[in-house]
Amino acid sequence: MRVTIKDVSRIAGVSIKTVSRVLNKEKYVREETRAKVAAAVAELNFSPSLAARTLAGSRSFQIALIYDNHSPYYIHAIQAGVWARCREQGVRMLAQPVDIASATLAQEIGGLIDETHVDGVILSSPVTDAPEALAELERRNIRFVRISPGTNHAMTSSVFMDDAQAADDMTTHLINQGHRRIGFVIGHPNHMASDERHFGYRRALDRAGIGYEPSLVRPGEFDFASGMAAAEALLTLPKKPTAIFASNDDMAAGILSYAHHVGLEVPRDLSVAGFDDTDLAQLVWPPLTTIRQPTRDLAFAATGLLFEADPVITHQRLQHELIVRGSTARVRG
Amino acid sequence: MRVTIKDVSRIAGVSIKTVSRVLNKEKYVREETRAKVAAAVAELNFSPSLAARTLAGSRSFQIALIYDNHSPYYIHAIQAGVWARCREQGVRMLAQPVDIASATLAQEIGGLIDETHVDGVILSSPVTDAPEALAELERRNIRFVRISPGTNHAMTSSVFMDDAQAADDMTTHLINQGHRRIGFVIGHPNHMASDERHFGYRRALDRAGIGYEPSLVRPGEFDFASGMAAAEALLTLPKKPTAIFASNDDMAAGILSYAHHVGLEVPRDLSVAGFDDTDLAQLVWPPLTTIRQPTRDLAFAATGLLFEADPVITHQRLQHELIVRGSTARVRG
DNA sequence: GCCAACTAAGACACCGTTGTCATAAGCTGG
DNA sequence: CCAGCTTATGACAACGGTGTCTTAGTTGGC
Repeated sequence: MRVTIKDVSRIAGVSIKTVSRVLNKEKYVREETRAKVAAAVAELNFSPSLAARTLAGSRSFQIALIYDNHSPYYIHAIQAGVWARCREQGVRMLAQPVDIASATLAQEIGGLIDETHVDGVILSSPVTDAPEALAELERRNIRFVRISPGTNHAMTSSVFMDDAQAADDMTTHLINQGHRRIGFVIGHPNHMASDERHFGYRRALDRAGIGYEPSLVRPGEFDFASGMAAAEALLTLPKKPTAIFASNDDMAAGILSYAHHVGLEVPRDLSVAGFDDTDLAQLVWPPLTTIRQPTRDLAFAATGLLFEADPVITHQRLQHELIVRGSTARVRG
Repeated sequence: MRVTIKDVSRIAGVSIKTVSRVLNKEKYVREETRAKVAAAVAELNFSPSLAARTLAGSRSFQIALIYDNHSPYYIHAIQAGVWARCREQGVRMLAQPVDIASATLAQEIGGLIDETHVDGVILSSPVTDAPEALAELERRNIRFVRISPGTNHAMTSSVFMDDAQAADDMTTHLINQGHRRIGFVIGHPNHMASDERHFGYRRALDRAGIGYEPSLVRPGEFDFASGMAAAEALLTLPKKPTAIFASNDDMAAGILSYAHHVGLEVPRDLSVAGFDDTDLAQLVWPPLTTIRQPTRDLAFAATGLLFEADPVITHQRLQHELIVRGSTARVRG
């Protein structure tokens, strides 16, 4: 039925071990033999059984991507990046959504590893900072790389961007446009990046000599609804802000909607800024001024670190970019 | 190192075969024995190796989801549905993005099947209608179910919604609001659903005695940019439409943007309708009147059909729903 | 009271690869 | 010219489960 290494070895006139050597690009195979085997592989259209390789060998040619993120755009970009790098390496990606609040989180991750023998794991935020998940991975002594972790930076290799600096850049941009009362919507408390962005906002105000006013800062949960709610709270203040900076694009979209709803024109009456530069940023009106987070590249780089031969702990910082679109403008008057 | 079935059998005081029987819920195991084994499994926190089960047995406990769709919302919903059903079944999902235009499509799918021994495959549109993909799956005699296929309905089990009826419903809704000049933006030509929706639009006009006017119908590609381009074409016509119905939400968002751009107020000056009811529909202003496509449920149901014991070809139609929001209104005057 | 059928459990080969070890030929240097 | 390396290849066990066959005890029907 199935084409196996035995069939290949018979056609090529060598032992199965030699076929295995060619498949794994090992040394000590004559060029002529290699060619014979390659020809047989091509003729039979042979693909080795991952199950058998996993069982017999010490690698499974599979890695897992673990995430708990409800932004379709974000996980789409993450998956795309991991997948692209895996493809280059000839490794399969297992996408594993989890619930970091679940009591069985560690068990689920442990089960995944035992069942699939994955060679490594990519953790995306906020799983990057779930202690049970980290402990389980450490316990199993498996290699893993984190994308945008917020804690324990020394623990593992990771890739990230400078969230604080990015938020600082955006805030400074608004200040440079003459804004003095700048509202801020914090991200989901689960995500460490939320703190960083909040900090960057504050640092920029500080440097400009603008006082930090707690009433201008509202909590959010990275979703549309909480953006809308924050907008309502901020825009019914006695002294309204002239600009609102949200910690992600979904919340910024919520702010835009609320503004439309109450008849404010953006950016004439209110400047709105987002963060992430997901597709959404260009699908709303006006298109959002935002920070381009290199999500796909982060995922790609993280996966690359996982495949590094030498398991040295490495940290890679990728550049963000301030993208100015139509949702922000100079303050009026 | 790894906990194996042997460890479990030793602790439980039975043979490995008996452990295997308990794991697979087979008959002919005394309740008392079953309990002993279950206790040992729990004590050791044992998860059986998928690789070994795959190699020795006739099932791999894995299925593949193959897609080529660039809408993050859509694939997010599809993945969520397939994943949820797999989880119930204790089966792993392999997400496999492909390029249906690629010359190596069949080879990639064949390789996937050979390598992973997947028990079945879920195809999502437009891979559902890629002849090379279908031929390859047939050739390997593997079970597969299609989500919203456009062709060869008799070939496999499938789940789908009535795209034509849904488009008819939306068009009728607009007609009932007094619109007579209704623009239409067709979907991506790769997707069979595009034709169906186009047909439904035409059927509704017909029934209402409104002539089909080709100049009111523009091609699109299911993305924001093509929606914007179509809007420009339609709204610079000598006799403008009073409503535009786009074949998906992304394109409808493009129409909204163009309308904002040229100072048209929606829905006062123009009604806009979308299709799919992705999250996006509620993130734009005004929120879109659209058709709720039960994407996640389609995926969930499709996966259920794959697990059906009896491989009878089944077709399941799921209900759509007309969602009326702020982007449509009675025609003025 | 005996044979057939059912229940319960184990022995053992096998799935398709890789790891380890053995072997043989070719080369190098003293 | 031979010891000792490097190169090239194969034999065989092992990975961790499941499928098949066998055995033995228990029921049940006549």
